[in-house]
Amino acid sequence: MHSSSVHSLPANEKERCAFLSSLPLFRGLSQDTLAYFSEHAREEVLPKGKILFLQGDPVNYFYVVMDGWIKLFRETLEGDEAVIDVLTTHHFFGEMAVFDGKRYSWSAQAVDLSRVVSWPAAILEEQALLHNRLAINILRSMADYREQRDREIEHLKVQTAPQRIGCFLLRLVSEHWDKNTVPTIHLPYDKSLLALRLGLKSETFSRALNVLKKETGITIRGAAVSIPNIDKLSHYCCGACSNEFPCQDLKQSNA
Amino acid sequence: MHSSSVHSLPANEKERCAFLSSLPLFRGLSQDTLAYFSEHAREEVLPKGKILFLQGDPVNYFYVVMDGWIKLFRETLEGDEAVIDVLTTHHFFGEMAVFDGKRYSWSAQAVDLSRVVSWPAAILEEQALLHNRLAINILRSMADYREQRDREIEHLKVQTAPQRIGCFLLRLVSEHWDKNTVPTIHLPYDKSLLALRLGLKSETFSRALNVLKKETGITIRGAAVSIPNIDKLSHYCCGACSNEFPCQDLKQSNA
DNA sequence: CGAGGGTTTGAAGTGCATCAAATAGTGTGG
DNA sequence: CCACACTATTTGATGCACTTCAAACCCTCG
Repeated sequence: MHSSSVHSLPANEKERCAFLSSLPLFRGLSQDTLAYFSEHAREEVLPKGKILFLQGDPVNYFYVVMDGWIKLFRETLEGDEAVIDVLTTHHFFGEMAVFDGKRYSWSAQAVDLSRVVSWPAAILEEQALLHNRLAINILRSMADYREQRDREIEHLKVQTAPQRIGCFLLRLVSEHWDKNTVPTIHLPYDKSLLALRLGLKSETFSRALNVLKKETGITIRGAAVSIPNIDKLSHYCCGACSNEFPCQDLKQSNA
Repeated sequence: MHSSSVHSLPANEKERCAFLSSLPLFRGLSQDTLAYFSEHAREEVLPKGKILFLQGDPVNYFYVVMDGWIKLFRETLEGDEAVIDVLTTHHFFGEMAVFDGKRYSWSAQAVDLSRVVSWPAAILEEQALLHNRLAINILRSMADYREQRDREIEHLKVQTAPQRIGCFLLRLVSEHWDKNTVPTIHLPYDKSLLALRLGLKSETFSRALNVLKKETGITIRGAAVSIPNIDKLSHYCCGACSNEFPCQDLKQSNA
């Protein structure tokens, strides 16, 4: 797996402050408020596999991912694991900390060497009550995230396995897109995790990927995927999806 | 279908104000603010099947359901319909109105004779900026809702059709539970819609219900479902779900 | 080189969808 | 209150998608 740019040492105050101010979450806040958050931040470097908390634990902290990948998942009594999402830089979780006494509804684990910042739930709540702008920022981010989740639910309901994979690839493309280069992307984490993320078994994932290759002409070498014909891929995947052609995410990144 | 208590005429100012103040969304707001919302509210009675807006329309209004059932759904190019959720009294939608210029990511339709209140997006945004308490309330409701959605995603990934149905029934039970009576509930809307809501075809739904009868001893007459043995039902459904036994929703209602 | 995890492949099974048709249920006008 | 029309629901037969279990392959890293 390609390494992300995780420093093994926590950032210093200035670095952290710069990172925080780059987040939509903290946009428009006063320097004082930012400094306050930075002071009270707990920064952690997480080794691969590190569990942050388990489903059912009381919500004590609110987290923002700085680097790496954090997996949110639920485990059933029968031992199946449902991966709810896999988050990376700039994503946050635990925002239900604005309730008191609630519990995490999933477990969180570092997929790879990762880095997160966190704050005690009380601080987030206190500051959100104090600074309307912060509350609004959280709200916007959550509304944004909700759209993604709704899309995800649609995908689970109406797309086939190969289509879900293709749709995921298209979303990756849209993030890094440079129109002048051949669209080539790297799968951000293990195929087996990706499979779970998409609600599939890894065997099914593997087979579905083969189907996708045949149908859309993409090629795969390890984690590297190249997409010679984006339109073909979009057409194959998005017909079973309500997003107009090409994909909504793609459109956003073009705008 | 059993009729909900929809009045055919809009409520008067006082009624509406009482309804609004009962919403968690408006909890703790000043009388003035409530009155302001009430004044600017547009109340609509929606005939069965009425489309409120279509996916892709610009977000002009923020809605709260007063009575009835509102279906949020997406349609694929191939004509499949994915029902994202079916909302009822006290639920709200269109809260992405706090962004400007965004578009609805699904369509909304009245399933039955329903009644909704709505406000121009600008009013919601303006008031959320003005009254921190409102922003916090929206935020809390959204965090709450997110938990439901995450659960839903898990269900789609790991539960079988009969288990999903059983889980849905358990949630209904928990809403109306009176420990002293035999747990009997009414399906809130058409079985065919319920099927879509759970990501199934109606034929599959019907068959899955038969399986559930055999496995858990429930009986069904039309829309009436009685559950002689809740534990058996929970056990059958929740083994494939990460919520502890009995179901989290059930626990909440007991607390 | 060899151990161990991640990934792919094969054969067989299960669950859900599809298509087609029967049945139950609901609302209508007579 | 009944008969008809129409819709919702159920049932049957069959097919496809995804899973399961098992084994091979591959890749990395000590």
